[in-house]
Amino acid sequence: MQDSENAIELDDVSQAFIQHFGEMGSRWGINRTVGQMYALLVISEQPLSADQLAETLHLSRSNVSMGIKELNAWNLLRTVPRSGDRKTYFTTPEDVWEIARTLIAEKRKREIDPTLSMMRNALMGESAPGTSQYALSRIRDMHDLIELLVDWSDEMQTLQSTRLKQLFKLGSSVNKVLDLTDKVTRKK
Amino acid sequence: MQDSENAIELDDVSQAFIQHFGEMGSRWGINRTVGQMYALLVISEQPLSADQLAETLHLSRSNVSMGIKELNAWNLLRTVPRSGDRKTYFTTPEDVWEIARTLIAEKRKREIDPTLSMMRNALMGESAPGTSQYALSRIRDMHDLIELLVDWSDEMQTLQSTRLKQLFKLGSSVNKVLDLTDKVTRKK
DNA sequence: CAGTTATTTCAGAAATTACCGAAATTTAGT
DNA sequence: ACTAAATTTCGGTAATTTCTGAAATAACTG
Repeated sequence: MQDSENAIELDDVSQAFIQHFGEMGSRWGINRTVGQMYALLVISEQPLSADQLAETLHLSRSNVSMGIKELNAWNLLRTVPRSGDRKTYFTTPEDVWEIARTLIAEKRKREIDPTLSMMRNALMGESAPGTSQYALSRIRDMHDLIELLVDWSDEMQTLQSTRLKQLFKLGSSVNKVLDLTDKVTRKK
Repeated sequence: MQDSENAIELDDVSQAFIQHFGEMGSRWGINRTVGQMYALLVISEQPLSADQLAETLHLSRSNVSMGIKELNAWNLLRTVPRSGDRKTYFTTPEDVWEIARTLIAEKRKREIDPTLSMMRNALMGESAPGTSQYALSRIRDMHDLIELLVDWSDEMQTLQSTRLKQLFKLGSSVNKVLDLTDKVTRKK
């Protein structure tokens, strides 16, 4: 069995998990193989080499190289050196909250910030005479909403994982705090 | 000018806005034309017909039909009847918070829920003997994290737009509330 | 219900994206 | 520096997605 010298044995659950991430990949804006690669790395206790990824998932070595490049661009990998071995081995952060944080930061950079700055430009420049005031007002609405969410998300990024967990568990109980704030600061 | 009988005149800012949404479309998981269509509808004061969309954006009528179908599937459109006119006219909700809410709900349905239920399955079934315990623990971590976020998001969905705005403006001041909660409920 | 107008469906063309193998480059050990 | 192992780059093909025009269907009018 020449082929499986590097391949990892996968139980059914792991298999399903990887397969699912592959299929969802397109909806998440990553491609199938990158999704599978990351899924495998997430559930693998040991760090894996590019060869292991390729053979386990039946991908070409070059495709795996591309995938690693992509995942690295997203800051989603950790590389683990192994003494007496020239290969590089990859893992994911062990704290899933860290992964989530990274994902949010990177998604924001790619998918939100450009739009935000485009809108800012539209609003800042003294718009030429013919510019639709209605369009500008809609753009302002969108801009302000997104900016609010982004700023909030920034503040959340600074919190500890445990703190975040706490906060999210509070859920709509926070509403009560707002009630209070509301009463105290009510104008009139 | 046979062509422009339905086309809408667009100033530079509007043009740029639409163009940008087209380009970002792919990153957002929608295609260029659907992105442009929605952008145009967002900044158009009047509701627009499918023909107006097609001619303004230089798309085929059939493509616009597909796009409308898609946007409808996302619950992002309002149709406006016009007396004495058989065409249907489309707009977007005026409250951008409502749009955001819808977007979040639909993204969740398509991109999160399937994964959540896949993971739930993996965790529920008495997993076959050979199943990696490590894999299961990672899946549980991911599942719990995502479930927490989703539950929280559900609660947020029920709040009024003004309330939400308030909450997000609070930002990390909420942290102070947590400090308090922390001190009060601290287990010895 | 015959004639229009509006809308949708669908097969295939066009464009984009994903993937592979071969060649090139980099890295590390001797 | 030389060699061999590891990794990356790149041209081209395969697969997928987007978009169109033609035809079908539906909705309305007189």
